[in-house]
Amino acid sequence: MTTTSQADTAANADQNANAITFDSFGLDARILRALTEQGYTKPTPIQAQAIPVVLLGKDVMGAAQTGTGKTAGFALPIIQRLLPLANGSASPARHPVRALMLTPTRELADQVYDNVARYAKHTDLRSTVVFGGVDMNPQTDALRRGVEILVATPGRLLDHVQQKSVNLSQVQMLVLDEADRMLDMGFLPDLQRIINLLPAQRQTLLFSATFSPEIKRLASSYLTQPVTIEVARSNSANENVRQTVYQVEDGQKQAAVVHLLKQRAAQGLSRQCIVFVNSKIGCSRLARHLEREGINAAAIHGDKTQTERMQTLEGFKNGTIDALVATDVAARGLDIPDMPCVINFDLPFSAEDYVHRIGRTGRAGASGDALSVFQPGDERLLVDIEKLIKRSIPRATLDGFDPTGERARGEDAERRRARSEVRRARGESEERPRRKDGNGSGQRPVFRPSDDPFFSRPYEPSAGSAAATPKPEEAAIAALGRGRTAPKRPLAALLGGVPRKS
DNA sequence: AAAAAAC
Repeated sequence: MTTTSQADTAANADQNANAITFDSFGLDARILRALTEQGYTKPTPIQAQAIPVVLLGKDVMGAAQTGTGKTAGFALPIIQRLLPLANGSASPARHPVRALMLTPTRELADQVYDNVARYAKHTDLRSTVVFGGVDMNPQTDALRRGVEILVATPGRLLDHVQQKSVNLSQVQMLVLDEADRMLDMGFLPDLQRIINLLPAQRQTLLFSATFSPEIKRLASSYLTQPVTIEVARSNSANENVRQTVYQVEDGQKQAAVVHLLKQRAAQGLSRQCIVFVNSKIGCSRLARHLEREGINAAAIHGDKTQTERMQTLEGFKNGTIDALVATDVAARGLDIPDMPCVINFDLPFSAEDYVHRIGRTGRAGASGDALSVFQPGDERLLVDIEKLIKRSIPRATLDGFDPTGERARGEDAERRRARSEVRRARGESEERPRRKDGNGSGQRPVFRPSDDPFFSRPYEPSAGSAAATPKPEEAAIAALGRGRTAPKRPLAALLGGVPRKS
């Protein structure tokens, strides 16, 4: 295919954008070297649009879904613009921050920072990240030593501001990443407080999945003659994603998800999958169920400690975990490249969240599967989704799905749980020396029915992450008992399972 | 109806 087609369509513009390379932006050799090492040569459409504009110092209003390469789109030109500060002429530690990047979630902050650090690797620019849920002291130390680029979630940043461990009076560039999400989460007052600490003379980049009236109001308050950059049409699901819904009877969703996962494995498709669940409790429960079915699964949600959340993500990225069972903490922002498959165990309450969830797959031209299971009562949610994406999602049946055995067991969850405890104890005692705590080496046990050829890959926890995962009882307590709003429950209730609501 | 985020 050539790029000299006559039709001057948007798709064509994207193609032309893809035809150029990073060299053509005039980026510094140190940045290009880092990009080459990462294996990046061609900018994505949003990078091709954003980089020149940011380099010119203009404000940007960017509509970009996750997975479009948005982070590099702002990080690369920001690094380039800050380069004169590097090379020994770094700013004094008293008021060093020159670029501030704000994100709604801790994971996103960490990932943006990770990207920045990689792109700036061969420069003298210093960067760090601050977010809540972890010890403040190491963050304070890093801030005191001085950084040019700071990535942060709003709450913890204000904490540091209050403690006077950071001075924002020299910030020249501000990035509001996933701004719609930040507004959704009630960060507006925090954002206003932070922005009021910054010089009025600065460059501001705002990225958002949608341009809602609230976002437009935010932009008109804090941006100056912004250049609008839009890549994917907002509210429209990616064309490369094959969406399918499966209607199942009440109480069969768990079995259906197990079936889908095993079927994919049987077909030789990648096992890596994010499974979305609406509630934190349901999230932990489904992860436990998948593990009992021999699937390497782990839950990630807001009641997990920050350490657990990071370990889980790390395990997912290095392949120790196949199924990441997540609440909407993972719907936006989490930078997990090339997800082959997303499954909705619950249809999301809001149709917009559906778009964000399935936006985890089919990125940058790759294809992906977005599968959803739903029960008859969820029909209305599905209608809302189809209305938003302006498309009907094909219904399909689960090939060879026999829910009866699974459902029969489902009706006796207590007994099933007890049986799995016994199975676990036996499995552990055969393979690993048992300690007094009855949990072998302390590693998270994974059940792998030997008669199931699809799940016969050996379980190899990585030294630093999965091996440090707490035993399931502790995880269950952490999942249910932590957090400001989590109900306090007696230990027996936690270990025996939480009674289903309503 | 839920989740997320500062202590």
